[in-house]
Amino acid sequence: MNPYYLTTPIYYVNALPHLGHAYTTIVADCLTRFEHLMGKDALFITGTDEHGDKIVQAAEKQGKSVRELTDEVSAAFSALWPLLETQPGHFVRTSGEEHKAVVKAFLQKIYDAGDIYFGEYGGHYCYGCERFYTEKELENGLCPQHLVKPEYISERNYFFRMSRYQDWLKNHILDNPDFIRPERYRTEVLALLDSGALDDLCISRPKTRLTWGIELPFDPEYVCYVWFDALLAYTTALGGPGTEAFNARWPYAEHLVAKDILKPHAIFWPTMLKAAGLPLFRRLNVHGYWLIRDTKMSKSLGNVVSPLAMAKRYGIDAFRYFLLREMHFGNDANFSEEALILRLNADLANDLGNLFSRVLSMTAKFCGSVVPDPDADTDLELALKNLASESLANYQHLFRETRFSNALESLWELVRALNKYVDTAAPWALAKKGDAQRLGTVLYTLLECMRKVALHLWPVMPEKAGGMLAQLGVAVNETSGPEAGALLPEVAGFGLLRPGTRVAESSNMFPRIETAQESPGRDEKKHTDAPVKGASGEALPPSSGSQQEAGGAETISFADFQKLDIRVGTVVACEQHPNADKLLRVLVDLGEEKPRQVLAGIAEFFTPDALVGRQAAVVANLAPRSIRGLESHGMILAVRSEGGMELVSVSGPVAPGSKVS
RNA sequence: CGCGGGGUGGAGCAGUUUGGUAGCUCGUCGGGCUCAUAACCCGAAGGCCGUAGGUUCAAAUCCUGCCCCCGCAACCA
Repeated sequence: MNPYYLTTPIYYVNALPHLGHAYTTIVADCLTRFEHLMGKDALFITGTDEHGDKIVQAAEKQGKSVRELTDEVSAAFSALWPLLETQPGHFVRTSGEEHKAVVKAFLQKIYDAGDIYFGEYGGHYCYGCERFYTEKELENGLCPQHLVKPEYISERNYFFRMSRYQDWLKNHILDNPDFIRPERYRTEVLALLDSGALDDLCISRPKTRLTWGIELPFDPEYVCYVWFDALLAYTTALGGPGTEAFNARWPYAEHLVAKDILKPHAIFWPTMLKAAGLPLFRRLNVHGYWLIRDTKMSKSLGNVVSPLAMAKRYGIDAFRYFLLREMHFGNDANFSEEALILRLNADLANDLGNLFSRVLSMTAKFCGSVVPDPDADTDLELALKNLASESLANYQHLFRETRFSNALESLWELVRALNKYVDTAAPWALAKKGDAQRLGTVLYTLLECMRKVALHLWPVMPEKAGGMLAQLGVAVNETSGPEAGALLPEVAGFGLLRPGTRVAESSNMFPRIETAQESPGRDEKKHTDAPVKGASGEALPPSSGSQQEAGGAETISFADFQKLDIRVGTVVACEQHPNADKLLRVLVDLGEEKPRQVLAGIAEFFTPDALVGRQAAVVANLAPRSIRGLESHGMILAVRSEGGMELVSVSGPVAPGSKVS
C-alpha cells in the first residue's frame, strides 16, 4: 500500500458553486487519477464548511433556517461532482456529528497541552462586517468596507498560542522546499512570517454573538472560530486523528487550495497540527484565479454562457482538458469560450482526434482492423521511441508537480511527432508497394504510441481516454479505470499492445467545433478597425477640439457609435438583488436561447413586478461585470426624470432582440 | 508609500528560482502530401523580452529608479 491523500478546500456554503470550485475539484480528481495510475492507493476528498456568521446572515436573507440553507447548498455541491466527472472518496460536512466530535477532541487536546488561554480582547468591531479590525486596517478610523466608525468592544475570548510556533514554522518551510508550492506562494508565506510577529489566534466567538458553530468543550458559552473548525474537516474525512485510516494516510496528505486561502492553510493549519502533536501534511498546492473578461464571443453572438454550461455544451472531457491546459498552475488565467474552442479544435480535434482517425482508418484499409506484427525498427522508429520516452517521462514528472499545462504540452510533442511520423513513413505508399513488413512496423508503432498517449490522458479525460483505449482494443474498467500502476512501465517499455488485437475501423473522438457564428464576428472586427483608423486620420485632428456639443459631450466617430450593440428586450422576470438595495436582477429576453441576466440600479423607482412584460433598450455587448455577487450582462437604458425614472423603450411592441440603429 | 499580479514577434502565453544561441499555440505568407475531422507535414516573415541605469566575459533572467496596465475595495452595468 502506497497511500496518496488529497483534499480540496471544504467549500463555504454561503454561495452556490462556480467555476473556481469546479476547477479545484477537477484538478483534485485529475491528480488522484494520475497517482492511481502511478501505483498509489489514491484518494481525494471534498466537502462543505457550514458554520459561521455569514451562513446565518445568508439564511436570514433568504428566509430560510440555517439548516435548510446548508442542506440545500451542500446538496448543490455534491450534485455537481458527477457532472464534472469527478469522484471524491468522501464528502465531509462540518455540521455533521462526526466532525463535531473531532473538533472537540482536538480543542481539548490543545487546551490540555496549555496552548489555549482565556484572554481579554479589545478591538474595533464593525457590525456590518461582524468582525474586529486592527488600528492598521481602519482607514481614517473607519471600517474600510462600510465606511462607518466601528464600535470599540472589549470581549473575553479564547486564544491559540500560534505565536509560539512562528520560528518552528519558518524553519519547517525552509527545510522543506516542497511544503508550499508553487514557489511564489512559499516566498509569500516566508515574507509574511518575516514581516512581523505572528499573533495569537482568537479561536472563539461568544454565543451572545453567534450560536451557529461548534461549542468549545471547555466552555459552553462559546463556539469555535470557523477556520479552526473547517481545517479539521481534512482529518474528519479519514475518521479523525487516532483512527487507523487516519494514521495510514495522513502523513501523505496534500492540500489543494486557491490563493485566497493561503494564510489559513500555510500558517494556521500547520501550527494547529503541531500544537496537537499530529504529523503535518506533506504539501500545500496553491493555484490562481480564473478571470472572465471581455468575452468576444458574447459580443458577436450575444450569448453569455456560464462556464458550467460550457462544460455541457462542449463536453466535460474537453472542458477538463481546457482547464488544465490553459491555466499555468499558480498563475491567474482567462476563461473564454473562444479560447476553449481554439484548444478543442487545435489540440483535440486536429492533432489528437485526427491522429486516431487517420491511423485507425489506415489500419482498417490496409490490415483489416487488426493490429499488425511489427518487423525490425529502422532509425525512424528508434528516433520516435526516444522522443516518446522523453515526452512521457516529462509528462509524468510535470503532472506530479502540478504543472499540468507544461505536462500536456510535453505530451503533445509526442502527438505531433506521431502525425509527422505518419507523413514521413507514408503507410499508404508502403501499402501500394506491397511492403507488408514495413507497413506492419509503421502501423504497429503508431497504434502502440497512441495507446500510451490515451493511457496518459486518462486522468484528464477519463471518458474520452477510455473511448480511445477501447478503440485500440484495450479493455478499461469504466468506473475504476486502468489498473493501478498502469503508467509505470510505459515510459521505456514498448510492445504492450498485442498484435492480432481487433481495433475500431474508424474514429471520431473529437469533432471540430465549426464556429457557427459565420463571419460577422470577423467582419465586425474589420469594420471597426479599418474605419476607426481612417476616421481618426482624416476627421478627428482638425475638428475634435472644436466640435463640442451643447451638452458638453464630445463627438464620437460613426465607427465608435457602431460599436454599440443596442437591442430591445422584453423583461421576462425580475427580482430584488439579494445583496443590494438599489439593484434589481432582471432577466431580459433578447431573442437568444436564454434570457440574459442584467443588473439594473433602478430598484428605487420600479418594483420587480412592474417591469415584467415591459420592453426596454439594452446595451447588449457591454462586457460582463460582477456586482455584489451576481453577474450583469448588459445595461438597461433608462432616463432619470424629476419624478423618478423612465425606461428607454419603443413606441410599439417589437420582437425581442431587435437591433436599435 | 493599502495589498497583490503583470508589461516577451499581430493575439494569447511559457521561459526569470539554478544568468550563457528567445520558445509554444493561434494567426499571416509560400510549399508538400492525400491516410485523415478543409485536417496533417515542411519552410518563411515578424521580437532592441515596458523604460533608464548598474553588476558581469555574458542579463528576458540578478540589483536600483521610473513609466504603464490589471485585480482586490467602491449599491456603479
